[in-house]
Amino acid sequence: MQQTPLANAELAVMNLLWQEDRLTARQIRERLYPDATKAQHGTVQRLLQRLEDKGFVTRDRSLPVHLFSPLLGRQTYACDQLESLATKLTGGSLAPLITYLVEGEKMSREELGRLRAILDEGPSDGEQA
Amino acid sequence: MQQTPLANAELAVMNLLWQEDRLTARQIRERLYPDATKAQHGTVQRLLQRLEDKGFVTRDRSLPVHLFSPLLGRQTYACDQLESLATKLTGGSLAPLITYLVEGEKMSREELGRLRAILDEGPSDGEQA
DNA sequence: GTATTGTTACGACTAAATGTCGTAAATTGA
DNA sequence: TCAATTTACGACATTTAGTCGTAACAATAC
Repeated sequence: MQQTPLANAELAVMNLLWQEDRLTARQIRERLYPDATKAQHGTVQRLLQRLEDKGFVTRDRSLPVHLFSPLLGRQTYACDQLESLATKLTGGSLAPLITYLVEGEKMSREELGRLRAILDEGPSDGEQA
Repeated sequence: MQQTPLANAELAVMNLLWQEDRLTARQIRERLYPDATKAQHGTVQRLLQRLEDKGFVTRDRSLPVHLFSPLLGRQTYACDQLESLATKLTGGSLAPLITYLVEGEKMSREELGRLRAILDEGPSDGEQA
């Protein structure tokens, strides 16, 4: 349970890794700083290293040019963040958060429908009300 | 849309205000630093002022001893945070976040039930599938 | 073997945010 | 006028994020 929220630049890196999985630092730099011909290598390396320190990313060191991949899936991160939010705002329960969203009419009817579908085919572990 | 996440001490103040509404700085200090007889007055005042600057709190200045109350409800804040999370992680859609939770079996059956109930009596604005 | 190129590792700096304290100014009541 | 309380705010330490620069370290070209 590492609910450290990722900052912008870090999240940008993670979003890339979640998309592609296994990228070199150079590939990440090219996508993050497309125009930059200068030396943002260092910046990206720093970001990657700090993400590694925090346990969000691992690197394959077997090759001279390391391959980076996410240690923590987007889903896991999302859940962690949601739980963290629930802990801080509603004593750990998630239902009130969703209630807020529905009552605040923050969700489109389409999303509501999707949500219902998700709930209906959720993890059916035996008991069926 | 001020999706500035509140920090720990700030959230502690807000949680008090969300609970009681209308508190004096002294009351807040007593709850936040029960043992402290020293001068954490300043700390609390600072927190309150910064929360005011950020638009989370307003104060009634008509009396010499100000009364503080939340400008932003817990619900609103929760929704903002959820939306911010969705924006950062799932292109703004909330359904995937809930999907993660359900698939990850992060919600108790009880919560799932509550959620379903919430959805069923949600804002029915005419159309009925 | 040496030079060149590209990568890694990491120190260092800036800027912002947070939590903390101290204190001056203002207000109240005795 | 004096003491007590509160407000207002400057200041500081700490942390974190983002950035850059550079030394050390491969690998390949010559």
